[in-house]
Amino acid sequence: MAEYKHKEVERKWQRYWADNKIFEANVDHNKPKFYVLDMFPYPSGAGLHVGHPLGYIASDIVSRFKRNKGYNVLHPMGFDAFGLPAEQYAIQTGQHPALTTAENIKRYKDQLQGIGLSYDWDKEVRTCDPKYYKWTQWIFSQLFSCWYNYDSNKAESIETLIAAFEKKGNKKINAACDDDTPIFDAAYWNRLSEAGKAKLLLKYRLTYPADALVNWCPALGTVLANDEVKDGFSERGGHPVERKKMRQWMMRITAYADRLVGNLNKLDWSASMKDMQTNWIGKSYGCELDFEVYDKDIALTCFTTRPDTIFGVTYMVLAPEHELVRELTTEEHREEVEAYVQKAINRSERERMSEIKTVSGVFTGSFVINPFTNEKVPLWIADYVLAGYGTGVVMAVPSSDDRDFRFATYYGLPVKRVIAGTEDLKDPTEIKHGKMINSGFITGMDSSEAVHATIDYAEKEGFGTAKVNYRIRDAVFSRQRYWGEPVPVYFTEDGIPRLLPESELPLELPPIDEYLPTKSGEPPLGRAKKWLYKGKYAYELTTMPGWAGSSWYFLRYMDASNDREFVSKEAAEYWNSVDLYIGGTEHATGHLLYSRFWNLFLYDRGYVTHEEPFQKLVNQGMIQGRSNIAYKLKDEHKFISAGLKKKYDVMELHVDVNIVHNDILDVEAFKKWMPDYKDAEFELEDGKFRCDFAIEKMSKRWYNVVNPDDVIEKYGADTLRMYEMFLGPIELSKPWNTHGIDGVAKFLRRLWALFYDADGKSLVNAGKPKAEEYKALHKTIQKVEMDIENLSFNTSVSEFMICVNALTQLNCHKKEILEKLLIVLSPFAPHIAEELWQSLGHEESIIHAEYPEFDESYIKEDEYEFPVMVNGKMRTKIKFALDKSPGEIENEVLENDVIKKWLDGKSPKKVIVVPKKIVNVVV
RNA sequence: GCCCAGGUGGUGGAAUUGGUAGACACGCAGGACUUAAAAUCCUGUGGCCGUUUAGGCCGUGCGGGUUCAAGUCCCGCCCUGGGUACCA
Repeated sequence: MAEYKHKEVERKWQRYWADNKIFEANVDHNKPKFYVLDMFPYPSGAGLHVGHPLGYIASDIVSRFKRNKGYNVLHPMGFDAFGLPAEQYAIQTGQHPALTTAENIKRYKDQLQGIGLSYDWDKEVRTCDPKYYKWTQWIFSQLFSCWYNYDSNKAESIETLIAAFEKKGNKKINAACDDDTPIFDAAYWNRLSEAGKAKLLLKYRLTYPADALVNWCPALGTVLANDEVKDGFSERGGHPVERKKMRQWMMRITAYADRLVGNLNKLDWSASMKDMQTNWIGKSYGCELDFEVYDKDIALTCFTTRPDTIFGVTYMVLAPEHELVRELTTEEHREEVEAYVQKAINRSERERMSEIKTVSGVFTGSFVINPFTNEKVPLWIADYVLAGYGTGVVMAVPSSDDRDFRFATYYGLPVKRVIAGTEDLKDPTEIKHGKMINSGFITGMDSSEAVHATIDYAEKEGFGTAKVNYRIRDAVFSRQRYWGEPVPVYFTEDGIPRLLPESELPLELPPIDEYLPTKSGEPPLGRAKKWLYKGKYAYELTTMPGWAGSSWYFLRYMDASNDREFVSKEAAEYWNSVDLYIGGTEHATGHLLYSRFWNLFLYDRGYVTHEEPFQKLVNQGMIQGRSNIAYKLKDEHKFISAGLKKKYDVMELHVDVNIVHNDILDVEAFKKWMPDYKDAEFELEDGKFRCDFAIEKMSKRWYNVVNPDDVIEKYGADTLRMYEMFLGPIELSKPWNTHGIDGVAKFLRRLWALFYDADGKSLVNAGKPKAEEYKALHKTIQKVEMDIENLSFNTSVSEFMICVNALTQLNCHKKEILEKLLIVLSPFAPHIAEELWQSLGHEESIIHAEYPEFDESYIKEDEYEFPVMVNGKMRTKIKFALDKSPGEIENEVLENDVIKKWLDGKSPKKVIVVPKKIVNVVV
């Protein structure tokens, strides 16, 4: 081939890889395994843009590198195919979401293959495929059939719980269960009807139905999980979200809260990712304290992390939703309290957001007694106390809590200072820890010491216990939508949910006529005709949320076509956990938490061999759009080049970035793109029309979407791959711009030119390489290998450029050098590497080539040029043989003319010689 | 408010973790080839002073500090991005 034709080369090798199943990976005990995973995409109608492949290319480089290193690499791809957009489209057009989804997947696959990603497509999964969701339903069934035992600290079969109830009741059972679970003995249990037992067991199951306060999104007609709501609006579509109580399936993730936090330190994840999960789970240590209500036979239990400030309590607060509000309100305050509670409950999430920091509350008329002081303090109701956290009751210490302080100041409640140093402060909450004052028996202690002392005291006296609290709530698992996995549950006459037997799985989605809720407000599945279990029992009508299918797909890849198990024991054992997982940070508190939860559960049940699914996690940054802006005179069809805009009164106009190159507008293309302006005038500078730019989200609206297909068409997939890596560190968010892409394209042409001259004649010869040639090669081998281990691909691309430039300068066309260089380069630019590899006479794919070993002896220097400094300022450079001793170097430096001049006759105080680094002479 | 991450030329970004700041690339300027353009190749390119040369001074958000030596470590600020928010 005379010149490098990327289209031909790339098409040829992509076909070769697919036809020969080059990337197929199956259990092979003779080879070490390596599992590289990408977060699988939701196939949207818009197709991939140039930002998506960033992570895919990085993981592909690692996969290909590891293959050359002799690993058996599992590198799969699939599609998170259930979801809202396809359903919304179905509502508008009537087209079944399965069709839309299949079309979108086809497009995605074509695009992914065009980038030359080395996936084993035989392992592809689609979450909407019944063969796949059969096992999603199966995992749901397993969760339904288990409870969480805090004593053994793992999930156990519900049978063990039933056996325990039959013998001893639930008193001694330390289980994760609903807060309102009654305490009973064996006799009570054994007397219960079958339905009564079933009902009670629901309080223990790891997935269970409950009336939960949920995020209801009227526009989408469904509930959303906490992580799907951003600032009171739905993450998808940006519709307002309100709080509503509804019957929902829940997942008892709180049972795993402690292990989900604890295991984080075993993982190789970024600190910020771990922080996000830690904060989301929100583990806090403290205690529960009982406060007797004055004149009533009721005690209120509050949770606090600061029992040391107990002597500073001046009032107590109840959440408006608290169940005892009515009972604890005195007659004279009833009207006021009820009005306040009504208002607080009806307020939407968004109103609460906007009113944050405004103080509001109301006095109940009741008093409680501080168990430490026997003091009588007033009981208030205020919406700054959340019903869902702790016990919904707070002991208020205005002197050390900002909110309590604001509230007390506003309502004229007393402030009692209990920490030394706060006495003279206007705002005592500025100091939160220190020596205790005015605090009975803990006076003089340090606050951390006092925490323990008060808890000990409360436990001894029987009005308190140490307690760990979590911010995380059980996850809502129901969606009032059609396009999701049906929940494998039916209801018997008594209204109790029963599990569908495993032999009935998958429970497939029934066809429906319209993808909307029924007239009576039931989810779309309510429209399915004759959709009943055994012809009479109603199925659950909600479907599973998007995260159901994505919480275990990484396990399915290991054994994707197994129809007897979700993954075989052998495959699960062999592939173990994911060695490298690449994806965006947006999944920190959703997907990555739920997956860890399900994986832990499956581990407890013995189905997988590892506690944590993702050993190493890397978050690729987002690629933002780089919009181009042209300036136009306000009332004329005249455009002004950016440099001249100051002279005129101009308006901004977004122009399609695909007709702008390096900020220079292609005027002819513009006229075609915007026919309205085909006769417009253009005022140029230096014969060019320059645009300004702005960094914005990549979106059709700003005409800044760059499609990888277009880049591949123009430059080729290898250039796209290398350029995306060259753009900067993988974790960094950066705007897409093509400013430097010519540099990468040029590099590939130079590489080609090492193999072929302009007429297509091979230049490669079998000569013995010179020392410098070896040096250039081995420096690259070393650097690139280190870079891939650290995932800093941008510097590798630079290194390749340096190497090829050096070989060009040396006029080196030696087979021995070029061959090895190709292997090192092949993960980055696989198509051209394969082509040139073949041109050297190899018949097997470069995938099977052995990665060249780095040999230090080639890059060893026998002398080193020391920068020599005087008082820390660089003055000259002197070369020394490496075996020179520091003493000899020092003597020679002091003899050097330049240094002598700087010493100016004075003798140095000391001379610092750092081998292979620097010499510093201190005067 | 709290918790992270970051701030280096005209631009994207390097810097072996305390040791020659600005690798590599883009852009720009000049040159070669060409009737011309494209492509390709060569040279220069942080700022200031110095006519040139030699050279010098200043420079990694700002202000201090530690050190023979600081982009890197410590203290105090300022800005940008991400997460989270009445979580007791």
